[in-house]
Amino acid sequence: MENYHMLFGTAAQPSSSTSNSYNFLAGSSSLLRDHDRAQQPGHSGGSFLAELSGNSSKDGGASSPAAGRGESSAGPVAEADRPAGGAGKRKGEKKERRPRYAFQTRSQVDILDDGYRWRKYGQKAVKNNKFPRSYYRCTHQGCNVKKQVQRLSRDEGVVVTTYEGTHTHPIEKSNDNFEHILTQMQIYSGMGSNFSSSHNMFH
DNA sequence: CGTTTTTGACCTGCGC
DNA sequence: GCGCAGGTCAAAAACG
Repeated sequence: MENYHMLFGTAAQPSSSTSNSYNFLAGSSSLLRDHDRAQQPGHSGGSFLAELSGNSSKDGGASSPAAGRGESSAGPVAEADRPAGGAGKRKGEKKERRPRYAFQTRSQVDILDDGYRWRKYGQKAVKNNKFPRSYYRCTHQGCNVKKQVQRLSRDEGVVVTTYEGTHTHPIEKSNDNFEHILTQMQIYSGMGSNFSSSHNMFH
């Protein structure tokens, strides 16, 4: 990981502490998903943003219904809330709606410094993509914002970043540049069917 | 030394 | 009911 900054940042980010010079789209605003190809007739594609609704509730504090890991039972099973070993599930919780926003950017680096501190908590490969998807979480206490980064296999330069939730704390750094960045990016925000219904940004 | 990354295991939902 | 795909956690390693 120490390399990624260098391979690209040498010229673009001399010192990340203060300057935010990104080279995203840098000019090309249209395109992104047209040229190229498509394959896989029966791909299930749209799962990415398709199911925004439905999954929710969890986090928020101490209780995490969906978080049961079975193997932890080996040690002290502290919480009664933990469905150790089997089926345990909670329902009817507060339904926190967490908006999801997907940004499709064009950059060499997967992780763009948006001013927040992110901790990586997982990485998984998705079916139709060659590159794995990375899962990040905001390190701020109480801030349950999640973010996942996916880079398209066909276009190495295209990176899809999906934010989930809203930050409840101010940004650490001053990125007035960020607005400028957004302007340069193609922003897709929308719940679901927007994409899956037509076009395929993932092929 | 503290924090973050890495990686495998495990869980849940959906489809067949 | 089982299997696949996706998502998350947790322990250890790596890094500053």
